[in-house]
Parts: sequence; C-alpha cells; structure tokens
Amino acid sequence: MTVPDLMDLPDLRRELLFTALRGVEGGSSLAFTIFQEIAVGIVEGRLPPGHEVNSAELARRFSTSRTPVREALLLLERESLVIIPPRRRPYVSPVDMAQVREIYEIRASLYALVSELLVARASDAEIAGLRRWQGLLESDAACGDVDAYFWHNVGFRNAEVSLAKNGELQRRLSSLGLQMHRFRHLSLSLPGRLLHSVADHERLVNAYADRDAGLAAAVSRSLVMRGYRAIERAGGV
Amino acid sequence: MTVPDLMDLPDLRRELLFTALRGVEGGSSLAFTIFQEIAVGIVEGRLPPGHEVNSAELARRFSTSRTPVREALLLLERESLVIIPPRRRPYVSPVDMAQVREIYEIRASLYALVSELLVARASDAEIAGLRRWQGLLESDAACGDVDAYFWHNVGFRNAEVSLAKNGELQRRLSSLGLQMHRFRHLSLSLPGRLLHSVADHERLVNAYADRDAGLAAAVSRSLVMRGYRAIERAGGV
DNA sequence: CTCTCCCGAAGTGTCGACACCTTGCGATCC
DNA sequence: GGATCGCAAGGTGTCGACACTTCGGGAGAG
Repeated sequence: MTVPDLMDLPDLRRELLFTALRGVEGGSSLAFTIFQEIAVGIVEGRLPPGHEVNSAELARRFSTSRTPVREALLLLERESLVIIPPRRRPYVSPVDMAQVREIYEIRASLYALVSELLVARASDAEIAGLRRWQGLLESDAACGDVDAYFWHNVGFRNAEVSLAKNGELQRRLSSLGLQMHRFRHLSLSLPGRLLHSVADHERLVNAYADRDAGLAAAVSRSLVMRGYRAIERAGGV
Repeated sequence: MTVPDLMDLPDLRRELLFTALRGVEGGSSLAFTIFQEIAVGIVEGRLPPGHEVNSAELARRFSTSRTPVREALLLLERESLVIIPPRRRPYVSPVDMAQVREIYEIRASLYALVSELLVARASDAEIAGLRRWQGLLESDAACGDVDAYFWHNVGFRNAEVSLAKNGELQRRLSSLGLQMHRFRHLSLSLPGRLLHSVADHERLVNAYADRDAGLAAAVSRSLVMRGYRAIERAGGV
C-alpha cells in the first residue's frame, strides 16, 4: 500500500489500473507495454467503441513486428476491451447497457465478499489505514474535485481488496475494474452523488471497525449498485 | 439447454468445460484446439503441476509452427493453468491449498449471485427444467455412480448459470470452473457426501420454485463451501 | 442511375529464421 | 573429490515473408 496518495494523479491512475494485472503478461513485456497503451486509449475514450485496431497499423505505429501486437490484442480481448472476429479486423468492443448491468451485478457481489473477508482477516491497524483514504475522499468531496474523488475512490477500493487477502479475487476484480472504467464518467456526473458516497464510505469503515461483516457486506453491495443506478438514471450509454 | 443428458459422458465433459469459453479464442481456431488439448491434459492430471510445456516441443507434437502454440499458451495462462515466466520455459501451474480456498470463496459468492438472479429472472418452466437435472443427480447418487454424478452436477450448475441471464457472469464462472476441475477428484471421495449434496440440491430447487431469493442464495453458497470443506478434510492437495 | 461483378489493396493466420538467453553437463582448478 | 567456469544444446522473443481472405471502389450490364 506504500503511500500512493502522495503520487500525482496520472501516475496513480496507471498504477491503479494495472497493478493487479502485471505479472500476467505472458513473458513478453513489449506486448504488455502495447497492451497498456491501447487499454488506456480505450478506457479514456480516445479509441471509441467500434474503432478498428488492426495489428498491421499498430505494428507500424509502435515500430515492431506484428507478433507482439497480436499478443497485446489477445490480452485486450481477455479483458473484453477488444473483439477479434476470425479473419477480420479487431475492433474496440461496444458497451451496451445490458453489459454494464451485468458487470455491476458481479462487482456488487464480489465487493460484498471483499467486505466479509476483510472483517475476518484485516488487523485493526490495517482498517485504520483505510481511514486515510476515507479522509482524502472527504476533502475531495468538500472541494468538489470530482476527478480526484474518483481516483481516490479507486484507491480506497484497491486497499480494501488487498486487505481481503485473496489474490485470485484481486485479479478478477482488477480485470472487471478495467472494463468498468470505460463508462465511469457517466456515474459521477450527478450532483449530490459525492455526498451520498462519502456517507456510505464512512458507514463502511465503521462497520469494519465494529467487525460487523453482515453490515459491511450490505453497505459495500449497495455502494456499488448505487453507482449503477446513477449511470442508469443518467440515461445509460 | 437442448438435451445434454442424452449425450454420453466424454462429449458432455468437453461440452461443459469449454462452451462458455468458445468465442473468446481470439480468431485463431488452431490455437484454440491446441489450448483445449492441453487444458484437458492438465485438468485430467496427465500433465502434473510443474510439468514443462515448452512451445518448441508442442509445435513439433502438433506439427505446426510455434506461433499458434504460443497463442494457446497465452490462453492457458489466462485461465491460470500455466505459468509463463519471462524468457523461461512455461510450466503447468502448481495448486496450493491457499489458492483452492481463494477460488472456492469466489465461487461461493458468485453462485449465490446466480441463485438471486435466477429467482428474479427465470420462468417457472425454466425452473422446472432444473428438476430434470436434479432427477439425474438422484439416480446417480442411488447407483453410487460418482463420475456421472459429478458431471451431471456440473451440468446442473451450468443450467443454473444460464438461467441467471448474465453472460459476463457465465464467462467468469466458466473460467473459474476450468481451474477448479483440477482438484475435483478430491472433493467427492468422501462417503456420504453425495447424499448431503442431493439433499442440498432439492432444497435449492424448492427455494427456486418458491421464489425465495435469500434462501436460494444461502443454500447455493453453503453447497459450494461444503465442497471446499470436503477437500480440506480430505487432506488438501 | 442502380446493381453486379471483378480486381487490386490491405489485413490475417501461419511459417521458418535469427539473435539472445537460459540450462545442464563436462572440463578445469583447487 | 568437490566447487567453478565455460561451452554447446535448445528454448524464447521477435522479425519479415507468404498464401489466403476480406474490403472497397470502379467497370460494365441491365
């Protein structure tokens, strides 16, 4: 957990997006670099859904051969960011509202699990550490700094997950998170949402401190689903 | 769900193992074939943990070039069946008890979610369809046919998942399932386990029919965790 | 003017080759 | 004899090439 809140936002961003995925890159780190580059482009919206990402052009742009690019595309496909139809050009996968719902349902369930495991396994000191993130969230919300709030929120979640001490779960949630970041901008546009969220986080940390697994799980789940409903109300994708 | 119970067991097996993963093969179907071949070898235990799977030899065995084999290895890595250290030979990933626990925790949570969603979304007819699988399980348990019981159990779970109508969830559970099948033989060795399991399945289907989401989720979760505890008691891996 | 067919441009899957790296074994040295 | 070094065998990551397929536009028929 080091001291990620001291990092500036761009570094924090890449850090949070990819940490749990590193080490799964399949040997070739060149492919992983290309993968990151394109992945960031997709989640930032620079590469919109449907946009072609053909291996030949990418190979030229990165001045490598097509082999590492193909590997990168396979990694992107495994994160559901890209679709590779046989014998046809790969393209950035579309996001429809149904899929957003599916992903949020899974995330709600898994974060509830995180909360349960955390209550059972985290030390008091570790739980106290979460309060630092919560403090950041509060000050961000007070300033109305939506972007900082979002990324510190991601940091909070990551800290939670690592306290659940389940590496497999961490990897799966990270993978889901990458895909979810594509429509994040939709979920924080609504006013009042930040304050709701701050209150929920406080309730959550208190439940952790009280070692109330049931309550923590319930709050976690409702926190995620509230995010989904915000997107839904904002008119979907 | 067609009529999978009419298929003979070997077909059913491959079908159940890979259906949800098909379509994610990344264009090259040659790579997917190799992937399946090796994956089956691993989950059947023919390729034990630690066994080397280097691309050069595999290319010779399948009489292709190394490129499709490398792709297959990447797919295997994404399913956590193989580890690919940089610049070193890939090998079948070891399974330690901690990881087994991690996977079962996730599966318990996700199957609880499946049950909730199923109650909300499946039609009465679809739920009635589950009773057919349950019937198979009962007769298998009566005969003491452990192998048939296992695979029909997998079929039952698959049917449940597809009734939850969440494709993303289906894919993630299928991926977890593939890895889990590596230590399945451990979980059904204990006597009396089949009867317990049959009773649980009946309770589960009844909860579905009663549209009792809370009960169904609880039974689902306990069903999975009972499997884990069976492995644990059997002395782990 | 529209539809069809054809052909060239360009991309995909696969291949064999190459430089670099790891590994295991045998010669060498203490 | 046991540890150390070096070298050959073989694997890995990357590359450029090739056949086949798809895509898009332009010639030609209706």
